[in-house]
Amino acid sequence: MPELPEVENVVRVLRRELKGVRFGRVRSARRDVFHGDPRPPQELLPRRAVHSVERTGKRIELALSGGLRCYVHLGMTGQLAVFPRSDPPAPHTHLIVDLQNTDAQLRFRDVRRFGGIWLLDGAERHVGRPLPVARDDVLKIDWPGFRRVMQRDRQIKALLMDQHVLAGMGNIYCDEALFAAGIHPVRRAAAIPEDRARALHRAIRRILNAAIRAGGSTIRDYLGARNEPGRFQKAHRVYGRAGKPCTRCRTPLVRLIAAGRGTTICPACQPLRTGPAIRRAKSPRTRRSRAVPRG
DNA sequence: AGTAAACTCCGGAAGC
DNA sequence: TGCTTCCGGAGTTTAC
Repeated sequence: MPELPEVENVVRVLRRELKGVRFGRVRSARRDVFHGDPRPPQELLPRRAVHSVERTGKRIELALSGGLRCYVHLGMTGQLAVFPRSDPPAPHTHLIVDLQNTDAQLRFRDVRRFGGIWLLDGAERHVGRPLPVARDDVLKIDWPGFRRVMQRDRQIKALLMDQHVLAGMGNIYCDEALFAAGIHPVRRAAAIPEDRARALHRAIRRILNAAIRAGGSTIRDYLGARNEPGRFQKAHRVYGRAGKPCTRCRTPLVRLIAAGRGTTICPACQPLRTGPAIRRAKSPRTRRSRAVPRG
């Protein structure tokens, strides 16, 4: 599923393929994918040039000529990519935009339709769903900013995943970062010692940047803007590995629900109670501690 | 007021 | 083969 690294890869490809390009004919089958301006995309998009392609959190932001802004959220199964016109559109393709002076098309496809497209040109009446918030991008926030976020009396996982607080953290990279920093997902953020919060801030940036370089993670659906899967799923240490041994201490990983989401942790490396500092096991065969799923 | 949990959307996958 | 259940990003609603 597309999270920040996957969206960043899509944006990098689209930036090169779309910048300066002008939209031609537009086709869209269903209206409920479009929000914001009540006018249909067939009316709003043709003849617009793409000025820029940016990202905030998991949100793609296209600035178009004439002051129209186009935001795309991929939700869980969304894909935004350029295809040759000769490629038959895959099922659940909701928008096809011809690119002028090329044989290519920009297409938006979204099987489950948790994603959407927002067309906004300022003062128009807003229809459909509200634009998903995207405040401070988690990859761009500095330590003082992150430290302020951590003052809240909330479960750390719920806090990190709250797009009103930090934009860009999703389930996969949240679990990976919490594991890397040795923090249990339901610990209260404000109670986490400062050195560990700092380790978390570093882990988040390190993991997200590594995932971007690896082209993101493909679990089931995600394909990049060149229609290729990511490779970072091979580097996952907890996500999707419940029951398998921890890569650090060999304790079986445990699945639980945190922040309403399926969550995988190492119960030994991510203790709920404040304990002695976690030290990295030198040999991958330390004693196994309890692997009791907590209730 | 701030937090948390349940519910909504949807369709594919997995399980019975 | 054909049900039912589960899952989740993010908004909304409801309840502490």
